[in-house]
Amino acid sequence: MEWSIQELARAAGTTSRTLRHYGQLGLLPPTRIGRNGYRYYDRESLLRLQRILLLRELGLGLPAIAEVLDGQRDTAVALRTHVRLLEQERQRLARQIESVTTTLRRMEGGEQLMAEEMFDGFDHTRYAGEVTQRWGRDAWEKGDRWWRSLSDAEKKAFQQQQLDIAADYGRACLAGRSPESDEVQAITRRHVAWLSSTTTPTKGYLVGLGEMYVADPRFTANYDRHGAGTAVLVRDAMKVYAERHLRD
Amino acid sequence: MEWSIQELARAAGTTSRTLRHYGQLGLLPPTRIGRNGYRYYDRESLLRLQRILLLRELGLGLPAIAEVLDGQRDTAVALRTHVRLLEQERQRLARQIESVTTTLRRMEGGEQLMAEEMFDGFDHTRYAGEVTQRWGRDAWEKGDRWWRSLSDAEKKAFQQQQLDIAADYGRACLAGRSPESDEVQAITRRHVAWLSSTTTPTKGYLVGLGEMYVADPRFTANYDRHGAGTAVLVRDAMKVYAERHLRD
DNA sequence: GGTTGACTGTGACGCTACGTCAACTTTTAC
DNA sequence: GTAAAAGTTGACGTAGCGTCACAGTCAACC
Repeated sequence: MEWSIQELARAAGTTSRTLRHYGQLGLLPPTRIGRNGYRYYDRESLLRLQRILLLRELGLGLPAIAEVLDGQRDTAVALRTHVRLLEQERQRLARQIESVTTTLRRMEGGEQLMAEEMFDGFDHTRYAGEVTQRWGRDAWEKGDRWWRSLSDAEKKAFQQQQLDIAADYGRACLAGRSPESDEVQAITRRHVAWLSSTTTPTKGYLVGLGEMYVADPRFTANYDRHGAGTAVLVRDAMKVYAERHLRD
Repeated sequence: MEWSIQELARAAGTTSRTLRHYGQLGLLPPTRIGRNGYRYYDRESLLRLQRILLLRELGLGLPAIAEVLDGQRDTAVALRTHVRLLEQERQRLARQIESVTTTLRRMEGGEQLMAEEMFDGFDHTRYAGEVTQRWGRDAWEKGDRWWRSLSDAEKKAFQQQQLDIAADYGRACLAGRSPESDEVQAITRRHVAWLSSTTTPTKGYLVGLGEMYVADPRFTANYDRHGAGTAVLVRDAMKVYAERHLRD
């Protein structure tokens, strides 16, 4: 008993393109190829295809499926590894959803924007130091223009972003990550991106700001509410980031 | 005041490659291009880039961001649309995780496999009708061989798959979907794929099976426990699917 | 025997948002 | 003057196929 590619596809509820794809990957080679080049499959192929589709429904990648089918990996082990990835993805999604809905909810509530709350405890647009040196005397005015150019939703999002970053630092601190770790540095990259909305983060600015996070109780409180020691982690992470990526 | 691509990228916490990409999409064109071909950006560019990165962090796609920045769409509207997509994705993920973990848990529990439970109330490998006509007398034996070829995890997954399919039918029924709807037909495609593990679903087989789902109380109970009327929906959906895709 | 229609084959592009070379030119620094 | 740093365009890779385009094969009907 032998089927053409279309027949097998229909029997298994998939498409011929998919079967060609699997053939190309070596995941499901045809059992026979006719002189005309046609692919033919037998019952064994159908069984193998079933296992492939079953595992694919669980979200496994095709290379992982290939290993399972070839007996190189145990199905249960592969699934356990896989479910961890799914969990991570779910958490990432959940945080993103929370971030967006919070932004929206605040926006719809028509909540007033308070400058102090918008930032990490400090209005960087008004920080005269580096800013005025770099931008001249109209820097302040432009900072205001920038701020007014944002829609309400974006203002809220901007605020939310800072809260998210602080929360992520807090989680990393709890998890015992070092300031040099990729994980923490990734947060710092977002942190710098966020900062750069309002000022130009140079090496000196970043290091100095980090010091202030620890020295000034307003900043410290802002970060340490996510867990004691977070502000210190932030400071160290900023120093590492500045030395790796920034100049001036 | 003007920056090179690298300077802008560092200021905003992103990469020059990203800026070139945005330039290519027309999302963030350079304000000036030197005779040497170098891209130069100004303060407006930075502000625009900030808005882009902010929305990107919320998970919006670049085309959607472009519409928001160009004022074609309201930020809040875009975010609300977006959050619905995120929710859907989260539900999909949650179901998949549940499916995998349930499979694993049952496997670890060493639960006995009962043939009746494995299927939708009917052991298709033993259905003598179409099967023997098509496969001859050793069909039965091959069905058994197929079954034994599966690992424990896969047996459980197979079982779980049927439960998931029935549950999805139930949800679709509750939501009032018609048998012809894309949503229901997509479930039926999975249903047929599942069936084809054990038998060869021809047009006649599928239609007949659908009738049995409604006529035989064991089947009906199996589907209607997800909501009254589900079995009927399944029957109609199978008929539609069979006439659209199958022959014999 | 010719035409039609259903299938088949092999490429190859598209999708997301860039990362990562490669090959080559310009600017900057010593 | 030369080498390092930064700039350019171009192209591939990513996951898993969907979707043409172009061409050959096969069974059926007139």
